[in-house]
Amino acid sequence: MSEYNHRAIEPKWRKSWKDNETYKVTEDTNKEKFYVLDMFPYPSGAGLHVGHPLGYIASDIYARYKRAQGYNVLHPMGYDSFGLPAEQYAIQTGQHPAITTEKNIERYRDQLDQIGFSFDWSREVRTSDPKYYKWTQWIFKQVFNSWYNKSTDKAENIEDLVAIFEKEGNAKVNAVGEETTVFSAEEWNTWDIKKQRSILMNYRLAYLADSWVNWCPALGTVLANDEVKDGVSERGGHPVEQKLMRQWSMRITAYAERLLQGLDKIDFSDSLKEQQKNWIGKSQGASVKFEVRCSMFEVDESQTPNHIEVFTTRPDTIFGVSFMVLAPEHPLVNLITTPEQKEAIEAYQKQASLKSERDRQSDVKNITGAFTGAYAIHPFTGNKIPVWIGDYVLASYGTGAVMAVPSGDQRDWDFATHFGIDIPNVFEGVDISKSAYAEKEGLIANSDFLNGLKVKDAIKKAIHAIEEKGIGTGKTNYRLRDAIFSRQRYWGEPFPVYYQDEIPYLIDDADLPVTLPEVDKYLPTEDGEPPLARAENWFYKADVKSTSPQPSPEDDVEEGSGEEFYKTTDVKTWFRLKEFARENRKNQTHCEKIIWQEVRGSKLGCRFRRQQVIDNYIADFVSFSSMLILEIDGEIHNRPSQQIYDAKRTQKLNELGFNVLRIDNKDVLENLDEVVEKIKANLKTNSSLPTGEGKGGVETRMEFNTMPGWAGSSWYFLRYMDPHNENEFASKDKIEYWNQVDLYIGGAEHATGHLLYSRFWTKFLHDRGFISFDEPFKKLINQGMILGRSSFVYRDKKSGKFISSGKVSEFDTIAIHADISLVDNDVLDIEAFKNWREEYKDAEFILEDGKYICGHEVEKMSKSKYNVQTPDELVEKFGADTLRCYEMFLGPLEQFKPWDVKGINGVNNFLRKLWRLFHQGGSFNVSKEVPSKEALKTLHKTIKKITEDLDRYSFNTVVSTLMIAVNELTEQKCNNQNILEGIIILLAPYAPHISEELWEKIGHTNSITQANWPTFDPAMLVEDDFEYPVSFNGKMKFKLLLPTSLNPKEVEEEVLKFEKTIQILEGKSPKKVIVVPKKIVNVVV
RNA sequence: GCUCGAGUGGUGGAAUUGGUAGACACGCAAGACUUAAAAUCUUGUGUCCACUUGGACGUGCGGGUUCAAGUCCCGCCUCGAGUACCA
Repeated sequence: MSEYNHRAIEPKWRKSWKDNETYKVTEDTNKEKFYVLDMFPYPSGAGLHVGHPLGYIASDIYARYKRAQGYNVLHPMGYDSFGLPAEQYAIQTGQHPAITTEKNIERYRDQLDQIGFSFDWSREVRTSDPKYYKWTQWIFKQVFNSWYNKSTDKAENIEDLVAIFEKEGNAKVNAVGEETTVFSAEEWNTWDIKKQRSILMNYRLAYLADSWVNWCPALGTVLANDEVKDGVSERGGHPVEQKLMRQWSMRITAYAERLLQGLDKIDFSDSLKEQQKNWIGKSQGASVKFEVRCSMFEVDESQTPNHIEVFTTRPDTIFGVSFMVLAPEHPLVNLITTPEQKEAIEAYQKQASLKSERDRQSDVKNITGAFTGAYAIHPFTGNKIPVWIGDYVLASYGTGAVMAVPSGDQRDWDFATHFGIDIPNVFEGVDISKSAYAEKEGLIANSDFLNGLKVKDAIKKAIHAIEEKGIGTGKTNYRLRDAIFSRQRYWGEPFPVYYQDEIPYLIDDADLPVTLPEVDKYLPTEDGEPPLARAENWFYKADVKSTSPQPSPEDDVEEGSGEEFYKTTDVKTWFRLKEFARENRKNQTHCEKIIWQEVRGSKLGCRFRRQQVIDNYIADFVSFSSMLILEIDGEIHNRPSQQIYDAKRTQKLNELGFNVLRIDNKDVLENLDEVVEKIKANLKTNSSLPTGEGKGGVETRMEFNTMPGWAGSSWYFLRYMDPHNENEFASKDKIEYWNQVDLYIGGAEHATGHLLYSRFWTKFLHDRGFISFDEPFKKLINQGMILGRSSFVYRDKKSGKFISSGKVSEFDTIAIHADISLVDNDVLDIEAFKNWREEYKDAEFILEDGKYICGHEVEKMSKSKYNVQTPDELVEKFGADTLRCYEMFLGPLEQFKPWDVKGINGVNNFLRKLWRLFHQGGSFNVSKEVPSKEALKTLHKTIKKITEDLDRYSFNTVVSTLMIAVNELTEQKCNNQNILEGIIILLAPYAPHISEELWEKIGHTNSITQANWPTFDPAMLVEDDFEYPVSFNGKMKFKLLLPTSLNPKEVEEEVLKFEKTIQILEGKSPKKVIVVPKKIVNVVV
């Protein structure tokens, strides 16, 4: 075998690596660790195109490089396998998303395996695997059970907060969360659990609340802010509207400042840091309260809210305030609007609420608003300031209200100009007649105590004055919103949450994971509940919770187990009835209470339960052991209509096997003894029916929402460290050993999603003591997209003929994408094109020089553009080694670059040339002699350059350097083993298969992955001479070989002596000669 | 609009701290081998002028700093990405 044959070599080595578990890694405290991570893919049905593996190749090269340097390298791979496409596919076809996902993963794995990656597949994780999402659920529980203590600036156990409330109320608590009214310890302790838990919701880091959400009707789910682009959904491009919904959220805002500060500690690109900074959107200023008055009528002091709070970054312009604007949704609007303005305001509010997010955005230039009739009082001048509403003020930012300074803010200026409101100028010597002056330079004027001050000083002084007056404080605001955490979807992690009395509780750790139930359809229910509400028999058996801190004996809760045998199939109705029943238990009628006293606690020899749901009905009392139902009837049951209903109901219950005993209220009050006897008579003593007793719990409704895609991806890098642990999300020792990800490679599209959320969860887990670091990724590289090169044919609109691109200007044509496989070097294969599609079978062409030349354009790779290049065909034709090298050779990793298949030959040539270095006359032949000085120089120069290049992640230049080395050694006719061994160790990260093969041929019995990275010896590069470029006035004229032993003075003399110098100088004497040793000589004339 | 990147031959790109601009490769051209093509090999290839030696110009445009600028500074243009009423 004298020719390089990748088809023989590559499968052989891939099998060998697999059989020998070459890339399996274990914790080894004797070695320094290095963690190289790729963003794990969503396994889409389309499979991989050449753009996908780009980042994986780079990370694989780096992992192999670090291994050769002696590091213990963790380099895992897995799948982000929950997500929309599999679910959409399930909706269309009925195929379970788990099956689709499994198939796609298989295809992905096949494709990945071809490329020769060094992943440790024994550590694979999948977010949709219950063994994995068990821990996603567990982490959610920790978040739910935490609050953010501002004083210690970290997340803490919610129990600590409860302890504080019990002891001293919430007056001194400094927490991140919604403001709640101040309460004392006494008040807290008298509240029932429901009240207490609803207060705690305001503090928890995972909380349930009515929030304005991005609702996407087409997808039937809410979306996070980062999933919405330009007012439409990122996936699918469906319109999104604002809706108030009860949703789970994560209090990421608590971490806003730390997420911002943390950016300084990590090595991310400027643009990515900038994106995160903007997303967090910190702005400093002041919060100020303005007193409100209604001008038209005398208001009741106790009724009217007495101030509007605003946030401003320019408190220095407070004297320029000439009106105020509230968001149309602002809660104060309805309270302050005067009767005269009511109609106009309501009309405006309605109009604003009908506008979708997108309309609102595209309507930026339309200035709209309405006057409330109310006035605020300027805190310093006492002037009356009209209060308006306008949709340019957002309810969700700051306080939802602004103090408008038309002279200093363009939007305020536009608004004032449009509605004819005053524009007082508060800047010295600035013309504001044409537009506002938003610069933070210049001096403040017409502003009382701020006159003549620079902006910066004026801000300080203004805040001071505001604080002194007690009307506000200096304040920092963030644009970052809490992250909506629930999705109305099937294919995601179920929440470890159940509801009892409408209060959410966490499911016990012992019962995790909460696995996805089967459903008949992957669509919402008819009532708009998420798909999980379709699941049958999906309950949680919870311990009986008492609703009050000190339950009285009167209030004991009798929830039946047993009733599940008689439930309706409609889960939703079932739970609604159960809620009713629960209410009924609390509000028993007088007669019901009397009966309860008679039958409770198995007084009559069997157990009765109150208010049980049986089929579609609620029975007042039931004994499951006797199959007896007691109905305590009031007067209403005398009405004919009710009697018909009762009869129907009795019939149904009889069908179910119950005996129904109707007891009149009157009898209860007058003949209680008789009634009790009657009940006794109807009791059976030996029943084989289940009683439900002793099962230790009640059935409760599960949470029907699922978690968003980012839940599983926020912590997967931790699970790789200990992927099979069943007792912890990962063991502390292993987390401590592998620690932070040293190099993370992936797309920049996750800048404000995944990369922010995983930083958030990492900080959280750090706060709660589970991990020792608080940033997940030390260094991040965003690989640029590989763009496709589309080919076009041009069809004449009139004749329908296809016009070669050089002649299109003579015709009126439309461009059509042609499949790139039909085009070679822009020349269309006409016969193949005719066969491509039935409609082109008889196509006619207008050629140039006998050829059809296609047009081309660089665009995103996509099926619809027929410009997709899959790695499979390239691996088949050239081999994985060539593909790997070529993808790197294409250009810098971070850069966007067009895919161009032409260059791949060059890289393939290089590998063949390398192969030839090891072979002469058709057989393998390397010399063991002492290498030549020249060859050693080539080798060491190459070691130095490649090591430096890899250390700065310059993957493309490494390939060039290897090419140069091979070219030089070919020139030198070098087949020296020492030299060539060095070269293939350097090459191995890029082209592992060919390197292994040659390594083996040399006679090594181990894998080249165990070879040590060669060390650079500077002595090998020491030169006796240096060829100085000699320039005159900075322009290089000639080169001069001089001994390196010369000092600068001597170099100067040599240069000036040289004949060409004399020629160029033409007798003039140089003003100055600059000599930079071993660099350059510059003669200044 | 704002923020951040980027702009170098026909093409992808190299030039790491200011020190020989265009490495490496593609493409193209000529030649060798061949009946021929493919493959392979050799040579040339920034532009313009002289075409042998050589000279001028040249890193988006205009200025500046420097012995020396693709690289640093100021102003502008174009493209890309992010963001968008954030008070």
